[in-house]
Amino acid sequence: MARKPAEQTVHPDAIIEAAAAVFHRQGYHGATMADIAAEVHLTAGSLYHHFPSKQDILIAVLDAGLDQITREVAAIAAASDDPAAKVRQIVRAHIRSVIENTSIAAAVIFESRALLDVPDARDRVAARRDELEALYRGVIEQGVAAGQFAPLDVGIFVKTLFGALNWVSVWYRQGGRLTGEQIADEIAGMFLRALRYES
Amino acid sequence: MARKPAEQTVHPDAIIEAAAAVFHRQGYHGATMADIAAEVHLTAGSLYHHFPSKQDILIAVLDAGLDQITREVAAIAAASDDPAAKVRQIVRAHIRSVIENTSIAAAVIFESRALLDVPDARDRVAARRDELEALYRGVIEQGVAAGQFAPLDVGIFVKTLFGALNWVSVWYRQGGRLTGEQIADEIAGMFLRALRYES
DNA sequence: TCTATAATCAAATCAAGATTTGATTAATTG
DNA sequence: CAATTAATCAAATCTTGATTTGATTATAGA
Repeated sequence: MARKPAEQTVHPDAIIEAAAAVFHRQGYHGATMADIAAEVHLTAGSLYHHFPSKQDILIAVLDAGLDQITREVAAIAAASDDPAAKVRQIVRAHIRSVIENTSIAAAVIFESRALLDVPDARDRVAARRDELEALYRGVIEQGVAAGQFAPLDVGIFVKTLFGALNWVSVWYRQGGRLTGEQIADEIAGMFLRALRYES
Repeated sequence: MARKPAEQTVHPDAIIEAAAAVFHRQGYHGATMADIAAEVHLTAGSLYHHFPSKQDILIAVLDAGLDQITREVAAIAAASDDPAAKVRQIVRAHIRSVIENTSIAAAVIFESRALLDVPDARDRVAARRDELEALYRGVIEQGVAAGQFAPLDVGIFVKTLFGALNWVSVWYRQGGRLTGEQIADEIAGMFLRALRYES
């Protein structure tokens, strides 16, 4: 049984990347199948051999983004380092993920709402986001319980951290004044100071 | 010369509010003129007596949002309080603005990109956002110069603060565990701790 | 009361864009 | 090499939705 003609095969991941880039530029609704197809040198119709619909492409993009970051953060959260070290590592990982993969990260932030009318997908993405948030929450709670962080409202802290980190995908520009590493350190420092006891 | 038949007049502000609400629910591209019109008991066509196009409605929404918050923040920034007090007030004002006017605030954050292909409007909105950011920057710089805040990267700090505050519009729910006031105080406290010198 | 005009509506226009359809091409495997 | 099927394309469908058009209604002022 014959299969993939090697020359003309486009890997699904390439389509996901391409779609994320177009979504980033034009938003989900503003992106046409033709735009996405052009990015990988296909025509609109050809995309339907790879994904059943535009919506499914979006879902794949969001899953890719959530996969990537959740994997990294979970590893850090599960380690045995002390909470402050974990916070620093998590912030680094999150920012690295956001700037190495800006389009996909931005999609998770900005385009999830396009699934509002697809209950299954909407709920699944929301659940995955909550999971991720729970990982962060766990680390902070651990530090507070150990008396290493000041007692504070962990829920608010985590949302605030999340907002700040996600926002990086909005303003970060390749080749700007600071490297991703420097940005991550600066932000990690800020949040760690916020976690200290008042002197 | 005859004018407005009182009974059937819809104030432009009502349309702006309505549009913001629909944008919040469905996104700019996902919102139809009929959706917006229904919100104020009109038909799609009637909206064109109030605004020349859907795009102009979005622009009006964004301007309304920026007007509101800029006015408040500018007043605080210009006052003679000490920088720490100003930061607290600004955070309070920003969050109040975001939660009292969630839809319009969310539009500024999520829908500005829909103007990417309208250079004039795009640039004007971007400029207004930069202005707002500059107000924040000024206050932080003032505190750093006075030796009241630790020397830190003001640019990164402001972006981080912005991200955190704007994100509130994503997760805030009327009638949640905390009031807006409490949320604002918690977040202000976090950022003020981040501004202290390491002990 | 009469007239001009704002506000509105229902229905028509018109274009864009997601998806479908019916070939065509090319590589894999027997 | 022959058969099968993945991958592709160009062109056709079909729907949705922004905008336009041509009445209609109601009120402010003369």
